[in-house]
Order: sequence, then structure tokens, then C-alpha cells
Amino acid sequence: MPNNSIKITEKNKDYFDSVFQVVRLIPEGRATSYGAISNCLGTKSGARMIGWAMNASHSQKEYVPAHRVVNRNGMLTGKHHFPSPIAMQEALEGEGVEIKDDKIQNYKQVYWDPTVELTFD
DNA sequence: TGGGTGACCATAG
DNA sequence: ACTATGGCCACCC
Repeated sequence: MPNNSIKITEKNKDYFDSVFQVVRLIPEGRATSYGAISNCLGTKSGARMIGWAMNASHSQKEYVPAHRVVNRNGMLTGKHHFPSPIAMQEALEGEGVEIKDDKIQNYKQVYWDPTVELTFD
């Protein structure tokens, strides 16, 4: 067991849970950005933390579609953190997302803004 | 205690 | 349009 693996602790549990919760709401064939999720949770969280949280998404029991989270450029910056470098692209293409050079082509159409699409009760 | 790091983002030149 | 820089927040050594 490598000691550099991300561990879910009492401290970050709620934070991770919030992130995963939003990510799971991303519809098929759509994608959003780290910053959008950060903004959804409150700008304070910081966009970089989202990616860090995603690193722990693999250990979650509930499925987390981490492949639907890209950077603001629509680029698949996190693909190297998947089991396979091509896993992220394959998953997106399987949902009908067009990708070229590790970048979503029709990102404008695919983009899903949680702050807009989500309604808070 | 403090400094380094990260699947990022916005701004300035 | 592209590069450089700072900010962001939680974690690790």
C-alpha cells in the first residue's frame, strides 16, 4: 500500500462527498470543468482541490464519472490519472463526445454548468 | 511551523 | 494569440 495514496478521512469526507455528488449529476454525453464545480460548491473551495478530490474518486463505492470532468479548455488533463491513459477518452467517446488531441471538440454543446442546470431547494 | 505540490483559473503584458 | 505570474485551499513531509 503506497503511502502517497489519497485517504478519505473524517476531515475531508464531507468535502469529497460534495464533489462526488455534483459529478454524479453530470448527464451522459456532457462534461463540466473543475472550476464550475468549485464555483458550485462556493469559490472558496478552489478549482485545484476538485482535481485532488477526483484522485480519490476511484476508491468510492458509488460510481463517479470522473471522465466527464475536464479543465476549462475542454482538455482531458486528467487522463493520466485513470487506470488507462485512454480510458477517459474512450468513455467520453462512448457517450457521443467528439474528442481530438485529448480535447473536446464541441465543448460548447457538451459543457454542463452545475450552477445553471442545478436547482437548489 | 513552514514550505512544496496539485486532474485549475483569471489576469496582465 | 501566447507566456508569465499569482491566487486558490487542503494535504503531505
